[in-house]
Amino acid sequence: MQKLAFATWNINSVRLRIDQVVEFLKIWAPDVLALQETKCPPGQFPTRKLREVGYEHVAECGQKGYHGVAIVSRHPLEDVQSHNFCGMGDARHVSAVVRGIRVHSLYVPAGGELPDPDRNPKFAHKLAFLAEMREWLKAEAAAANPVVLMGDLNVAPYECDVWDHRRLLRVVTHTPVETDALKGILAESGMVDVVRRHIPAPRKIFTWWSYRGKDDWSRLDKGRRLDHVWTDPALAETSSNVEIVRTTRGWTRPSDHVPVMVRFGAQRVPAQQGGKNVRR
DNA sequence: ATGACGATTCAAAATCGA
Repeated sequence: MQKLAFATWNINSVRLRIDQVVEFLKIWAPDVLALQETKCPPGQFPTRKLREVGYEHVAECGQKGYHGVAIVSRHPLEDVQSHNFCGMGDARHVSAVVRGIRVHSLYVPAGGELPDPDRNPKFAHKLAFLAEMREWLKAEAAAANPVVLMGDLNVAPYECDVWDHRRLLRVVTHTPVETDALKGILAESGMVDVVRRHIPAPRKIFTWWSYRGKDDWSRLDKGRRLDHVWTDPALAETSSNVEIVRTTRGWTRPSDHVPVMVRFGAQRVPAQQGGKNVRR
């Protein structure tokens, strides 16, 4: 099993924060970085600064102003695809094959303020997106193996994915209709929530802290886990560790999300997959 | 209940984020 490290980060404008992306790549050195909210029209991606630090390959799906996703890689990217969820053409997905692994970068709609699909079209869109994602990912997981899905899924599925479960039950990202949908998508796909494989419940994990809390985000720690890494079960077995890179939230003019990183190619290989030295 | 902050956009106030 080859050693590989994958990371995902909602960067909230890749052009504004390209120096932070470069700093992250230099220090943490993942093989592949999935980005969301690039807010970058096609052709304006800051590829030069990425190339200078060894990341020569970029698959992007962007538009002006909003959303936008990308995959940045040290290794060649093959068979780039983009699924047009809900037929909206709003640049929320890109995927490519890296070293034989199908890698997805996905940005699920935020869903607006009011968790009522009849009165809030944005929430209706989010639910429709999640419904489409269920069938789409089931097919993707069956068709491509190995496979990694990374991104800002804008849902904190478990109680330990938010700072206060009871207070957030009626807040978009943690309402039961959303958390049930995301758990259903994961189960139906047969994929594994790799971060929770290494940091099981009830340990709290957050990847996002609101901009509206001023300078006390770390002390108050009112966060949510919105950013996820899922893989097929066999690849998950080879994951050696995960890292929530909280450090970047303390940088000057940070994104409100932090990177989530997973390392594969482990020390721990299950005996039944161990090859010629395995006794049966 | 409200607003707190931050990025983007035919450039001032609106929209989006979550």
